[in-house]
Amino acid sequence: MTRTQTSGVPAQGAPGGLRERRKRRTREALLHAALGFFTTQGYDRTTVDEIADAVDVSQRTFFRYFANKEAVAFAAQEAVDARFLAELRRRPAAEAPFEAMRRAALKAWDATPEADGEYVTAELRMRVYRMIESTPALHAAHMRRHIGLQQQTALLIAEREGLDPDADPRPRVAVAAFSGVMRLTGQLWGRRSDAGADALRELTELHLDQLGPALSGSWRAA
Amino acid sequence: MTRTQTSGVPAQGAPGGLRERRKRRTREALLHAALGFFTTQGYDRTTVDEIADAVDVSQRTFFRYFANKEAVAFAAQEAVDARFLAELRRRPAAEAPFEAMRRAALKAWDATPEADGEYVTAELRMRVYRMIESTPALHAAHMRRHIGLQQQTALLIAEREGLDPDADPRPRVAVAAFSGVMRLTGQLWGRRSDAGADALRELTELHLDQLGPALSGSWRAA
DNA sequence: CGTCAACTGTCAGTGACTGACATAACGTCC
DNA sequence: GGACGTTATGTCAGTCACTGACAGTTGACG
Repeated sequence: MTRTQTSGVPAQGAPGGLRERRKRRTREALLHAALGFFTTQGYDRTTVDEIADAVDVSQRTFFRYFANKEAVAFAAQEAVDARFLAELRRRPAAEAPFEAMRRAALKAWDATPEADGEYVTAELRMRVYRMIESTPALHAAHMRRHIGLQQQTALLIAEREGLDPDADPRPRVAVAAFSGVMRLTGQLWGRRSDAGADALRELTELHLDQLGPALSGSWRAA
Repeated sequence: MTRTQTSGVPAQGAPGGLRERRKRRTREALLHAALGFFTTQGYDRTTVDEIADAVDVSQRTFFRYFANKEAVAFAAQEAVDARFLAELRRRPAAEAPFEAMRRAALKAWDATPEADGEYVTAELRMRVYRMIESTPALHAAHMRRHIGLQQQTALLIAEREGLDPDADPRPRVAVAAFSGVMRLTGQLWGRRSDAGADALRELTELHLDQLGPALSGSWRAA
């Protein structure tokens, strides 16, 4: 909260005129009000009217900024996904697909500074994620996002390996398995009492390390 | 619609008195009306009132039989899940975990005769499944079911292998990867034009066969 | 300064659901 | 076979998410 300049043009981020700045402010206000309510009272016990009232706009206006109530909850999460894809694109071509996804995933939750929009602290983002995992009403959007991200990831992997994703099933299959494990990771992490960034990284590595052994024939050996 | 007997007691399935039989009939009527509407007009374009009217009961009564609109769509699907778990339990202990899940999955969609309730033909069940896959509004329930099934499967696998699922991550990880691939399979199958039982089995085997290779280091070799 | 386009509020309406209450129809016990 | 308690059902009213239509304001810009 150190950026308190009133109206200066901070090199970037406020490109347009008064109108655009105001829109941005309204959106941020709605976002923060919503996340505040969600993480304190819970998603279900927060009404859209409540959020709109807190920001002094009409309910109708809320829906002009966010397609639906779910959308607010995931607004901050989008940055994480974007970061994952960006990191994945940046991985050296020599790296094996699975390894590339693993590295990208580990970096995705890092900082994600105020890069492209939502000013949400890492800590709040994590609290929101835990809420998402524990709120059935948000599962639909969660799943839709997962599917979308999987799709994009599969295409990226196929491109990396120079394969046609419709002919060779490996890109999609690898991504599906990977995503399944990542979802599990997020879920278990959300339930832990020590749900910090370190714990998340730790769990991610633990699970991905176990994937190979888990698929191998017998578990009793070794 | 060939079963037109008025009140006979068909050997089994009608244990209670008139009251219970009537309830059963109402439930089945609602289920079939709903699935009929869903698969012809689509889920979103079908209102609960419409379903209730078709069966000549009040909307309130519909909600006494099904917790919500989604529940009807998944009523038939529950038999498939149950079958999967049952088959998995039946797998020989010597079989590797992954192989056991694979075999169980391949049997899950078979027949599932009118065993324990919902009289839905295999064909209708598949049409419903395709609808589920292509209807975002149903993704929430879809996901909740997936999570639940994963949980149960992981416990079963852990028990099979004599492991503590909270100490050894392998059961959950294996199930997560497996489930991820199965979800992908269902999704791709739902998009195909030849979406029959054979195609589903085929896709399942293809994808599961590719899981090992997909996880291996380099895809270019071989 | 005036005009156009964009932002917003208000209002009415739909559809999924829920609680409360009244009614009618079993089930059953004498 | 009739009285009585349980239970399925209908009706009604109300909440909440969401949407379309219309009207009023207010920046943007020539």
